[in-house]
Amino acid sequence: MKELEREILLSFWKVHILHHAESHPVFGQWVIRELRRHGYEVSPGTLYPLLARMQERGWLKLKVDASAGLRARKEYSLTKKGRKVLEVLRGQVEELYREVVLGEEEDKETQGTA
Amino acid sequence: MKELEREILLSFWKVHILHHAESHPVFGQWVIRELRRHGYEVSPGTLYPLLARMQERGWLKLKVDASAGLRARKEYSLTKKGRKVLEVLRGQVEELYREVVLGEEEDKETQGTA
DNA sequence: ATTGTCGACTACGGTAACCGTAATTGGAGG
DNA sequence: CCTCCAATTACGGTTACCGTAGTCGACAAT
Repeated sequence: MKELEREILLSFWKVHILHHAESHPVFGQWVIRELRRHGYEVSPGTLYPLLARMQERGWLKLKVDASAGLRARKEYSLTKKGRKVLEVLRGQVEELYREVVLGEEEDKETQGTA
Repeated sequence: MKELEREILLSFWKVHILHHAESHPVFGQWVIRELRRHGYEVSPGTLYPLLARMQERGWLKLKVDASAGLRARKEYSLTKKGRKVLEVLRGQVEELYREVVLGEEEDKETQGTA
């Protein structure tokens, strides 16, 4: 199911990351361990750029434990902007859950193929 | 919120697509209209390769309305393999919903930074 | 002081996905 | 014919993803 992870599940994990970053700082190795604990492998080459990107976008803010060297742990926590993003995501997750898992229909207008 | 759509929401739509393809065939323009109806724009350059990819992976099967030309509508419906993928996704969506929206904690072991 | 190991991040080169815009095709109306 | 409309295709540029190998500092053992 490697394709599935890349195509879709990785995005789910991104939501998890933001969610966790809301309550406590997260860092690369922690995420990697966390996912492994759930049976998934994500490589550094995927994860670190991902965290950096979220920081660039202003969703996460970085705090390096100063007094440690160049390879020191980088801790990311949610910014105000990140919180807004997370709000939107929560709404979307709920919508997805209702429709795809519970099977609730939305309004339905343009329904069907014909 | 363009970044958010590309980074995360597109994957949610992929799940929607599989879900819909379970109950009736879907095709490119329909998906585009459906998403627009919900306030999102996805361009052909993104969507068509995406559907083709899902077909290559065996999640969707294609049926073109024969007797129509080269640009005829391409209808995709869920395969058996696609149904399995969708099952996995439903589980993951539920998990995501429980944790991120409802705030339920999983086991928690490796919790925290310290 | 030297060596070893471990926890973390960095570098990097190749592949795949995403994006918008423009082009193409066939059918239906006028 | 000519035009318009519904659909898909083509394509070139940008961004994301991947695995593997490299680097650096701290700490322990000898």
